[in-house]
Amino acid sequence: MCDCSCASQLKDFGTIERFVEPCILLLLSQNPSHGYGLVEDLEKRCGEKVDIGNLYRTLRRMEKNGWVTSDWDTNDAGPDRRTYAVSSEGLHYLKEAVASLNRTDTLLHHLFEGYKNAHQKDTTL
Amino acid sequence: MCDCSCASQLKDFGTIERFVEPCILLLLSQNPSHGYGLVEDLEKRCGEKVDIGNLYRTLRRMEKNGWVTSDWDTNDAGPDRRTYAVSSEGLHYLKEAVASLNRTDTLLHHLFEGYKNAHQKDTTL
DNA sequence: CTTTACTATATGCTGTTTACATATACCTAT
DNA sequence: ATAGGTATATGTAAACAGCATATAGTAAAG
Repeated sequence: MCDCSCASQLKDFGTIERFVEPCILLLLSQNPSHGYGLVEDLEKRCGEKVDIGNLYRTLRRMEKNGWVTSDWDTNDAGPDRRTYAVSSEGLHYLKEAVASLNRTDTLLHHLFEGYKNAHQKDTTL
Repeated sequence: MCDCSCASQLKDFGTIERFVEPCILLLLSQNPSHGYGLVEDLEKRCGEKVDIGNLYRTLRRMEKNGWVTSDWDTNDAGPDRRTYAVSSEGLHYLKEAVASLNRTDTLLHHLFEGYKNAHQKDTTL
């Protein structure tokens, strides 16, 4: 199943590919953070579990893509943290992703309309 | 990339996993059809290309899941067609999928709000 | 009559991503 | 010491995607 679990309470339905990525970029654009810290933020914002192992891989992939940069933070107590921040490319990707998700949203509503017309015509729901 | 191309004009952004499946179920619930015929309908409804090879595989998977049934149609001119129809399990899945996609939609709008507040506060867009 | 194009279904292959498990290591409290 | 929380990372198998290719019936053109 999809790790972009933000998108759905149920498995198998309606998860959006790579939905975590814009979510992460938005969170990081508000304040830089590290993988372990993002889990809680993502869950708070999306009400869903995110697999921590895949989150780390996602962050590395996003860095490889140039959307985020990382630096080791050795100052604080506890283990070192790899702190991520958004790049200008990342902001650009975020903008495009939001635009694309808006189109996705239109198609979604298209389906909702079709379903409503075909299967909910005479119910009060 | 995702074959559920219904969900997006751009690749890499906002495609919804398994979005074709509810689309197919809705179309089939309106009138039974076959793989090759569904391509056009899906493109008409969603404005996107669907890989025909993957569509056939998707239909077989859906049949294996019990969501659709198929019969060979040898009557018409041209090559034989495997005609698909929705089962009651399929209608049940469609209902759940629509409900799940509604939750997905809520999360999408959550992201849109967050983005708007963080990055579009002082634009006229 | 044969070649081209359209209709129709299906499989092969490879890369990406996912879910789940596991490894490593620092730090704090008991 | 040892248990538990913080933190990053990799191993692995399965699923699914995109793209190419195989097969075959039909129909029109030349």
